[in-house]
Amino acid sequence: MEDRDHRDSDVEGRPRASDFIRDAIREDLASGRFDRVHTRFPPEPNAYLHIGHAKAVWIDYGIACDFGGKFNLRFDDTNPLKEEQEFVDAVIEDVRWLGADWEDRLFYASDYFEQMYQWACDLIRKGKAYVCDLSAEDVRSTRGTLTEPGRNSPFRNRSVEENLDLFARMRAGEYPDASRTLRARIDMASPNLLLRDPVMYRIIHAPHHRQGDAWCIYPTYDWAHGLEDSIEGVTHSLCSQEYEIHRPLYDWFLIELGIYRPRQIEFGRLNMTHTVMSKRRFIELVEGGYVSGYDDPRLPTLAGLRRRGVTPDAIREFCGRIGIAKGNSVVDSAVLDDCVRDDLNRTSPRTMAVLRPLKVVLTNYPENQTEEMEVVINPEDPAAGSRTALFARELWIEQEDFREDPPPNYFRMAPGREVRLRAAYIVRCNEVIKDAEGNVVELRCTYDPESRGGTAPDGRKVKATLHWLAAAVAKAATIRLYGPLFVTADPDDVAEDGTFTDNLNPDSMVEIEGLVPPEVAAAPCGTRYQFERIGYFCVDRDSTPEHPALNRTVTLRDTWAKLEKREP
RNA sequence: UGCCGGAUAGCUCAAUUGGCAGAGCGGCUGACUCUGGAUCAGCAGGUUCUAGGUUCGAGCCCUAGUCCGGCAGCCA
Repeated sequence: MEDRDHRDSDVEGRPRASDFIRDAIREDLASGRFDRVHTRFPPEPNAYLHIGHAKAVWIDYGIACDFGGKFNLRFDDTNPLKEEQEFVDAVIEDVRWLGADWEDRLFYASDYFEQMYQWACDLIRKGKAYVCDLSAEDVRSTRGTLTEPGRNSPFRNRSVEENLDLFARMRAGEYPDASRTLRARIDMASPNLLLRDPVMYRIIHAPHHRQGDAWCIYPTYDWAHGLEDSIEGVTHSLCSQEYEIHRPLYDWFLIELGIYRPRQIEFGRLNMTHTVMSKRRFIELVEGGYVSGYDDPRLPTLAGLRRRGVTPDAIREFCGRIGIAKGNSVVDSAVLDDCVRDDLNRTSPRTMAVLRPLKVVLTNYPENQTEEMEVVINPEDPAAGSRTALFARELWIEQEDFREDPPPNYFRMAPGREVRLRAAYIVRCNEVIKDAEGNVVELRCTYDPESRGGTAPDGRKVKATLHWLAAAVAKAATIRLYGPLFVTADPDDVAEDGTFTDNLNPDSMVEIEGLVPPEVAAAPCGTRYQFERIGYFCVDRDSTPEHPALNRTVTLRDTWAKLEKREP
């Protein structure tokens, strides 16, 4: 392995700052503590993954790739009360979608239960674990507090034989739920509360999604996790910062057992502005009806981001940009938007759709004539080639692209003014037609037949270029415009007795009926487009050929909107 | 309150053995143009949490303090 190859640049040769985890791994390699790198992503199958998990995946998988090592996907399925196959399937889909490759190493902690049981017996034989009859409440009350030591359990000094017998009976199902536990015999006075004789096994008579009724005792996280890493030969067990205090326990079990010991390293969790990032908050939002489900495009779940149209590449780029630190961080959601634009700009075919239509009639264009105009599919990607768009006498343009009384620096259409219709002709607005209420309902324009393709032979400059759609082919479509879920950067920034839902953005989704060209109407779910001058959109799963539905992934950067906001 | 961790530009992160504090995002200017997008160029922005100390020299090492986060599930 040649880690130097990976030190200063990524796959595309861009410079990459090293981070403290990579530094630590290099030290381990140099010192000989490890001679290879093997990481794992260990989700519990009890919830949907979010972008914070994506960060963890990219740390784990990215590091394995950088050091020519291996990466496992392992379900930490040690609690039958919370876990379901449904989540296993969803997590697999999400991690695969992200692009992390675990090859043939998909593992389940529950497959190690027998080995864990044997090791627990070893610890009992060493006098390092005992069966405790205390209730959960008694365990709590004897644990002590942050400032006072705990008291030893009255069962702490049982004989090895008795412990072995009792533990076997726990496994055999002789005792009811929660009546006994197996505890590690460490130190009830430790300043680290986790070391005060932590529970290793609890009795739960519940079927496990993979093990069925094979077990009625289940290992706790602290006991199980290091064993799982050890069994799989993981070298670096990377986890989020709240596990830091668990590390002494992770090490203690492995050292007492005398088995292979990986190194746990913790990194800070990801938070983002204008959103929430916890399972509990997602549940509140879904159950409160504030969002439509766990795949609502406003949620930072991977399912939601995917439905919104965000690409795995954009997420990977994001994870690279935010870096890795020891402390928790709050990343500006604009950084994600930027990554999304960056990727979609390179890869999305362009098309013209009209969100809020205004009719244009070209009075000098022959009644029955139509033309196929050639349009570049993606100026950033010449290989994408071109397509044609139907041009005709009656067209739709965007309402915003016309002002009867244009402010200074407004270059788009206005009475008497010329603009270019993209890839078509230069047109001039001659007449404004209004309804009874005075709303502009139609523009009468003339086109310059000499300007086919968009340039005039006399070389005159036209400042604005508008997108358009021929009325004859435009299809009505539901278009959902998504914005930030919360108005405030920090959703928890609330009044005294307020709650985070007070900060929900009432306009986080605006659903409108717009018009799209035929190829968009026919596109399958998941197809992404750039609607020129508007933003990036993705065909939603509710889309039908009869009535298409698209979600706005992110807007284009809009300098005009910024300008207008500044000088009202 | 005990233990652990963190604090560097508005935000997120860098800064080899102690050696001129940098980048990305955001903000602002400008150039360009058949997307007012993209792209490109430039500018502003810092008492490196505070107070001491060691040192020729401290973001980095030492001492004391401040603030923030994590931990008292038979969750992970």
